[in-house]
Amino acid sequence: MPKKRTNDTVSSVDVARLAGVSQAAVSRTYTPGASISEKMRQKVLAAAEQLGYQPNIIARSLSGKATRLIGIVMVKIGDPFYARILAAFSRKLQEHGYWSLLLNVNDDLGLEEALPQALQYQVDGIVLTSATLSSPIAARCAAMGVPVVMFNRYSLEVAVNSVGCDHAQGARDLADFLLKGGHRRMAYIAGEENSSTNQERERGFTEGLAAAGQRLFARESGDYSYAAGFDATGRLLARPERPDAIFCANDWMAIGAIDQARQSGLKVPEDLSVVGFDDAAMAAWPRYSLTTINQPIDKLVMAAVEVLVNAIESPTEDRVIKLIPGRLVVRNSARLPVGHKKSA
Amino acid sequence: MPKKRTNDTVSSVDVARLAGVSQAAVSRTYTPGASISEKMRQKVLAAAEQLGYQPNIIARSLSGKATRLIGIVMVKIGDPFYARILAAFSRKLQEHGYWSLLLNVNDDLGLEEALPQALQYQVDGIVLTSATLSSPIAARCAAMGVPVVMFNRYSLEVAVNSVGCDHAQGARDLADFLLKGGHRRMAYIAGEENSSTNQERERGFTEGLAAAGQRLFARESGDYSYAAGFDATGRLLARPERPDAIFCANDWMAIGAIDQARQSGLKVPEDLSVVGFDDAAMAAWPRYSLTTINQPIDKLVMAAVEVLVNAIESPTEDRVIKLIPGRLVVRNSARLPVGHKKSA
DNA sequence: GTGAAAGCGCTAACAG
DNA sequence: CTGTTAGCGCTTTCAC
Repeated sequence: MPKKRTNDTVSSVDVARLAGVSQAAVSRTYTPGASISEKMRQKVLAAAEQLGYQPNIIARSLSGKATRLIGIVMVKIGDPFYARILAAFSRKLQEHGYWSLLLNVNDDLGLEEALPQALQYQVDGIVLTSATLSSPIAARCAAMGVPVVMFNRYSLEVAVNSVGCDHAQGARDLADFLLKGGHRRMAYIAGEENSSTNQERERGFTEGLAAAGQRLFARESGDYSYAAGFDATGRLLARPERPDAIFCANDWMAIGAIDQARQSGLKVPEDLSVVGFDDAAMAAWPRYSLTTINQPIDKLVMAAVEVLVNAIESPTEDRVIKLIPGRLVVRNSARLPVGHKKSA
Repeated sequence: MPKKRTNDTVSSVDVARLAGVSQAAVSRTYTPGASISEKMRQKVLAAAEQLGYQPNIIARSLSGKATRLIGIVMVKIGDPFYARILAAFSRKLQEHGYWSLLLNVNDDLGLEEALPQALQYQVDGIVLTSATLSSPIAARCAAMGVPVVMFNRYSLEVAVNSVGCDHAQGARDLADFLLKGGHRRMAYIAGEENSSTNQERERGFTEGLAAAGQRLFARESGDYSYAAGFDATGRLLARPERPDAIFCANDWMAIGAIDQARQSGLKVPEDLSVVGFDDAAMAAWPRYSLTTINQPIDKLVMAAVEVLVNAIESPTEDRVIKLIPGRLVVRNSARLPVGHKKSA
């Protein structure tokens, strides 16, 4: 039986009594714009201090104010890359005076039940990471006037804000880079097939090849994990004719690919070029020195938070979709185009 | 000017009106133990469905009920290891019907201001990860009747629950293992010097050595990062006499140490044994195959959540401190004791 | 069982 | 400026 909180909670009434003023005065003391004399303010503050009073945000929000709570819906919080995103979000939101209500979701099914929960907490806004919103749910958010921003996901059908990296463009840049490097047999190792991120990256890559009259030489499927990259590369290398370059849907798989290649006696990039996507921390390690696309997490998150905060603080019907370019980071896991000068 | 939420929020009154019953009836419908006829229940549910009604938890909590919100205070959310901990906490808490309010803190200073914020949200409990609570703050929590559990931190002075891995014991096991392996010149690469985790691990290790009449051969300092492990090992290897085993305060540094050793032309473990702590994901990679202590994250988190939930739901003055043993995971980065049989 | 009514702690008109 | 007075949406006696 969840006992009631040890009731000695001190409320504004207690403070008012001690200070010998009205309860409203206490409220005004904690309301930025309110008109109250400095003298009274001090009296209240003194009493509050003495009692250890803290305004109750919950009660405040009940009377029509914002909760300053943002629901962050996320899958795979434990994944290092997602963790960086989450860290950036919570920090950035805190800077704007918002707090994060974390919803750890397993799959798109979990989402459908998590979101109503968040809504129950009267969140002022919702960040959706790596999950796609269904129309009916989006409609409910809209009905409650709760702005939503999707991160690294887009949906043309559902009217919802979104901010993300331009995966297709990044993949196209990678294709160009490999083409210029003289590669002719390009393979792609896919991430989870139905993730939009994977689809965008593959689309961009094949488009890039197509622009030069080329096609994918081979294709394998993985699940974004190191092991998947390792194994898929094993299959690729077992072919009668080997690819001369592999684009992995993310860095983890690319790192697995490099390890596999080396274990198979191949030199990277002399015998095989490998490129990834994300620019995870490990991509910069000397051992891998992975050529990849940097997803500017801070920039992405900042943009997403700005979109959301803006939607909260000055509501509008307009919907914004923001695509932010990634940056090609040239390291040593892929053969360089002749005459290529690496930037610092 | 934070506009008021588009007011069309549907409340229990609306539902009551539609259903033609009293507002109290709809409240009872959503109160598990309440006495209400099945017939009325259905009427209410139907009306609620039609209106898209969801009880407002905020309002409910105002009238003396729990918020079912747990404040999770964390530093370095972006660190892969902490990310796993956070993921485990949010999942486990959700299983118990609690939600996580994430407080991203920079240092112990940030803590002091973050906690009052959490308290404003009337959290039912607080999880403190990798941060130590000061007495005054702990007192405030206690005054508000908000239970706290510290994770992987202990403090004898401050009366607060805590759950964590038995770092000292783990380190002692490591020392024993290395001693049995015939090592005689043991070095320690410290993590952040003032982190209690680091202190415990060092203490355990030196105690383990002392029990066999040995002392630390060398000591370097790092900050838990790959680079720090790499560099510190460089310094260690530059000595006139090299250590024959290195215990790094965590796995990341151990991995850096291995890379450094190899780059210096040493074989691991033939020329140098390296052991770490945590059992991070990468420790299992064939390239490193790191002998380390597994921190049973799920078990630790489960225990912490249980302690907290218990403290919330059946308040007591008792304070519990739980130390959970880590498990020695023998891989190939350290020379084995003669006759040692590896378990699967 | 069910409804009426009194708060929970705070904000926001509204009069002085 | 300051105090008074309604609520915000919900739970909970208390009668019926």
